[in-house]
Amino acid sequence: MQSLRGCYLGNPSRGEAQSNTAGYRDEGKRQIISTMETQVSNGPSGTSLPNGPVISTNGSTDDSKTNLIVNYLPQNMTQEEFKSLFGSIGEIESCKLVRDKITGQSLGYGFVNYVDPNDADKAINTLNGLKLQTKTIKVSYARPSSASIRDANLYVSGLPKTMSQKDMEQLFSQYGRIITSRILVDQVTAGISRGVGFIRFDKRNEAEEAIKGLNGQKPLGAAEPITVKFANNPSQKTGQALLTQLYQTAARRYTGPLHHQTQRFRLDNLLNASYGVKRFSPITIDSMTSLAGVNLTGPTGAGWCIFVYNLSPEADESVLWQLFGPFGAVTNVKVIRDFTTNKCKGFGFVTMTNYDEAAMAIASLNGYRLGDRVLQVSFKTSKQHKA
DNA sequence: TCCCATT
Repeated sequence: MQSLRGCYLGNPSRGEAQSNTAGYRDEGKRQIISTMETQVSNGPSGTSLPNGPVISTNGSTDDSKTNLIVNYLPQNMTQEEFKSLFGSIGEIESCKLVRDKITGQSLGYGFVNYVDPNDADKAINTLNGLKLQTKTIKVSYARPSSASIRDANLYVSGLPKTMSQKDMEQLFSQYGRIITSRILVDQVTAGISRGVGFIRFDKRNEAEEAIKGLNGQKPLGAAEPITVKFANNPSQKTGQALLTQLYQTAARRYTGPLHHQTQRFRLDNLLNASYGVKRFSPITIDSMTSLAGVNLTGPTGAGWCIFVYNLSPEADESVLWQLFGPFGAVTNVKVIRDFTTNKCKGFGFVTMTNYDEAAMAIASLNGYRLGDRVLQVSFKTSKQHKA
């Protein structure tokens, strides 16, 4: 096991941008320190079989003894690394690193379903608590998936600074089963509570009851009332948040030595555009997008046609809208699909009205990593001119 | 005034 950990931690293939991808959410001086978790008995229930999937009476497979959820994965861990780490325990039936549907960024958690329940147990015993980068991963049995366990996370503010995580749990536990809790602490003052925290209940209705019962209430002896509300849902990002994320990812690609003047141009233009500080001429854009020798289809009434390559078979129009929309006026998107399978053939087209916005989108999204794919984005070239 | 827990 030690060799496994060493192997993963020292894996040179992940050297790329480690310092930058440690997690932009951890930026700034404040950070979570209090990571103590309530280890709830997420554990499987029902009849135990020595091997293989358990088949319940209704015919569906019961994976409660084989399926694990893994939390607090480092932001930069890939699906392959995830599989490799958990595959070292035993044969995996399936596994999935959960990623943002639009940006492909890891959401920091994933699922591993083993063939053998014994391996699931072994994975919990050997990998739970493993430190990877700045994270301490949590490995536990996954609860059966259902709508009732979603959006059960609460954001609590106005907590007395003296209130500990345990105190907070005690306060909330009357409303239901707590899955996780944490109190945010200020790092610069060596872990003083910031008076805000999170409580995740097993069920959304438990969280609702806790809001009813505790929002606006003063905890025993506290001077101020606390605020209890549903936490922001990280998977439902606003357009602005998506933009910010895109810029941060784009900026990451330019943080190396800037021997190329063109890279500096691109980043500057990117940042200026995001705040509407200035417009720039097509000449500047042309000089930075290395389009030498290529004919563009031009603004033939409809606008500027952009070729997007290396989309996944599952890609749909909404992905293109959401990727390109933040950069300006998009009039049309199209995913090219296979006639029989109806799956995306790996490319699509986007039409944008304004040249500078199209060029900005290309400069930002070309080379952008969408999940495990790297997009190629360029102005559509005229076929007639080829060869 | 916000940590990546449900595929």
